[in-house]
Amino acid sequence: MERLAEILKAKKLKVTPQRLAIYKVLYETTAHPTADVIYNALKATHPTMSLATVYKTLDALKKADLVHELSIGDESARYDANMKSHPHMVCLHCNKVYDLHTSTLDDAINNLQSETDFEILSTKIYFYGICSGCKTATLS
Amino acid sequence: MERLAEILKAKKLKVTPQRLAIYKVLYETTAHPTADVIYNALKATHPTMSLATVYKTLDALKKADLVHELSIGDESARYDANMKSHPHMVCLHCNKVYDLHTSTLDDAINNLQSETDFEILSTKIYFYGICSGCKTATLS
DNA sequence: ATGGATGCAAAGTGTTTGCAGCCAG
DNA sequence: CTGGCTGCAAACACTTTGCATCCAT
Repeated sequence: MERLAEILKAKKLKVTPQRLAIYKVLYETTAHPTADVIYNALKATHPTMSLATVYKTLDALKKADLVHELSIGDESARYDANMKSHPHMVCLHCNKVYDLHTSTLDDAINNLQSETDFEILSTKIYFYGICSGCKTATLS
Repeated sequence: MERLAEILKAKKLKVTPQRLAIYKVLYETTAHPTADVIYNALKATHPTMSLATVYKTLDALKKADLVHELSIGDESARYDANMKSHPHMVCLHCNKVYDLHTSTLDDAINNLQSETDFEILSTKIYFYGICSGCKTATLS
């Protein structure tokens, strides 16, 4: 977790045990947890942790460009420490959120930009459907 | 607005003045208003209209597949009566939301589907940036 | 006539804020 | 030492719900 502390420092964020813990949870998962999930995951090891601190920390990380916030449907916000901008696939059956690392869309988006004279600074792309795991499971 | 009443009837929704009014607002704009904006737009002509009714009606329309709900950033939900699935461009400067009617992305999304073995049922695609109007205005 | 819709107020949810005490730098 | 962080509780904004009344069918 040395590395994480370095990253925080580089962003001029004070390194506190809470911040390290929260960032670590996000850094080590691809499950895109909500603030509440993070809070509950840390309660055991950090009994004094408060939900407000989780929110404040996520906000700080967001502003420092260390995490992305995902807004998927009505649910509460989910967070992703993978900063490479990428589309997400939301399985409507198991509710998992998959990262999609592909360049399949890149060309099309570039074309769009010139077609529309709109300067695209960031994207939020969500695909909703059924993941391959659930498709197989549903057959039974 | 005969036509709108027909559409509601076809969806087995009772046709009330409130529903017609709310649907009409959405049907005749591309501004993607929030529930609150719709409510305020109708207060003058429908003094007894309540915000709860707007929400309930939007919910009914959503369930009847007559409107889409957009979740853009932190703001409250915005609504779109244009049911043809399409990406949205959000101008970070003037905060307007533009509909994007193009097939530029279609092929790429189809490819994605086969690449990933994920069955895509719907998409939510938002581009954030600066619209051409604001780009020009910013030059001055 | 009757089941669903309205509209008020109250409750709910996720998130944010105020502030006193605390700790990293 | 000092400004920023924590953590509690209270406040907040948006949305939903309960319920008595009303109205479209």
